[in-house]
Amino acid sequence: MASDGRYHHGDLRAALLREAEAELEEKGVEAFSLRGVAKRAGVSHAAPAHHFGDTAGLLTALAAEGFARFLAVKEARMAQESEPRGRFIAAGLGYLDFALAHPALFRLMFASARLDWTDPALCAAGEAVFDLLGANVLATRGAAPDEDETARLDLVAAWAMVHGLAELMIAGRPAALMALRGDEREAALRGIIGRALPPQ
Amino acid sequence: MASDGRYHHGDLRAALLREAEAELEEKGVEAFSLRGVAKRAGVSHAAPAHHFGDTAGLLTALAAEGFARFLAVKEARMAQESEPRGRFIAAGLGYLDFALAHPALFRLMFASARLDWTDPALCAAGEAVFDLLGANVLATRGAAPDEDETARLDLVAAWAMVHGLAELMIAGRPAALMALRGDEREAALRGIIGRALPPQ
DNA sequence: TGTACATCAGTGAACGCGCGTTCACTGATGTAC
DNA sequence: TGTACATCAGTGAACGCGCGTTCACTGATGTAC
Repeated sequence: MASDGRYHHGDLRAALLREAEAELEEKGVEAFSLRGVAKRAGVSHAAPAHHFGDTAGLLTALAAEGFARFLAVKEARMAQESEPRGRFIAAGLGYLDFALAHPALFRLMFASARLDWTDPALCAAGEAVFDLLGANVLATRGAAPDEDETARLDLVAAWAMVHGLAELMIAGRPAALMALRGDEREAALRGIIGRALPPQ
Repeated sequence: MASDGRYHHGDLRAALLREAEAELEEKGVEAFSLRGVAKRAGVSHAAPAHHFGDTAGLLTALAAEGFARFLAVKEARMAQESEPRGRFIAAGLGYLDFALAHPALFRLMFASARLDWTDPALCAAGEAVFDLLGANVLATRGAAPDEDETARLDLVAAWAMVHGLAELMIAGRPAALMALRGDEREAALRGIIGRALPPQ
């Protein structure tokens, strides 16, 4: 019986995804459990199987949804800028916004062995993110062709820089950067992310 | 009874650390268990408690040892170079060597909630690593003072770049980079790490 | 050199717990006629 | 409009498992005299 007294939940699938994220952020991937998610959703612990099969299925669906939201956050930030360089930095700031707002989900997406990468939805969602990244870097260079080795290394360097910043900040490092708030922090981040681009 | 027939093990503490690392790399932090480690060491499952207290204690000791080895790998690479820039890049290559050789240990050290950071040994080992990093970056700038804001951002940028590269490569990304082998890969990595430094 | 004794390191049985999975079930929903 | 029936979604009891922790124990080691 659903918590509101109805037998059928209505939209249990969406509710499970919502509660799975809460469980993930609260307990970490290490302690994530299907039973915990069912309990949060006020549903019997066997119910999730109808929608996601098993734990990997639920986490995979959650990660796919996470990539879509990740992309949306980056695009929202980018929409406020028009120049390639500004858009690139905005995308990086969006990357960090998302990682810091949803650290456990971020790590699930990028560093978990519990995802099923053969899942087409997850694959597609992930690739959309990587495509945007590449497009941004190429835009800052003025449409350099794919086979341009320098542009390829630029791309990797830029991605690594922003990704590493996200990982370190989730871990509370470096302390000096984490001590900054609001505008001061954003200014520092802009300065750091800008270093991933060729000089203007 | 130890596996060789003796009742006392001799150096169970070291053996447990060794087997803990094997367990960690094989199962991942998520599935790491004290009983699994004891079994690998051929010892009863209550034995580890005598040396490490609980799981967190064992993982914390393992991470502290990991930081020491991490530092050693970086220093070994750096010893082959004399110029600040070359030494910086060597340190970055050592960072990646270690991360790719011991991915699960690396993630335990930098991204696990299961460590006890109040442990003095772990704290000291971690700080030694961060100190080396800072010294390297400052050296490439010719002993810039600590309060130099630009040098501080350089430091964060360089660390984030190398750290992000390590995280991404552990996850098998980017595919184009992971497809390179040996010298080709090292050349690409040198090119990427060099971007974290101010132009020569 | 030998004995007595304290301390230490590891044993193995027992405990309670939360987990994922299975399964027969039942209430709700939707469709065919 | 009403009835019959198939399908779907969620239940709850049961299972076996591996986990961390506890505890009385015992074999090994080292030290005092």
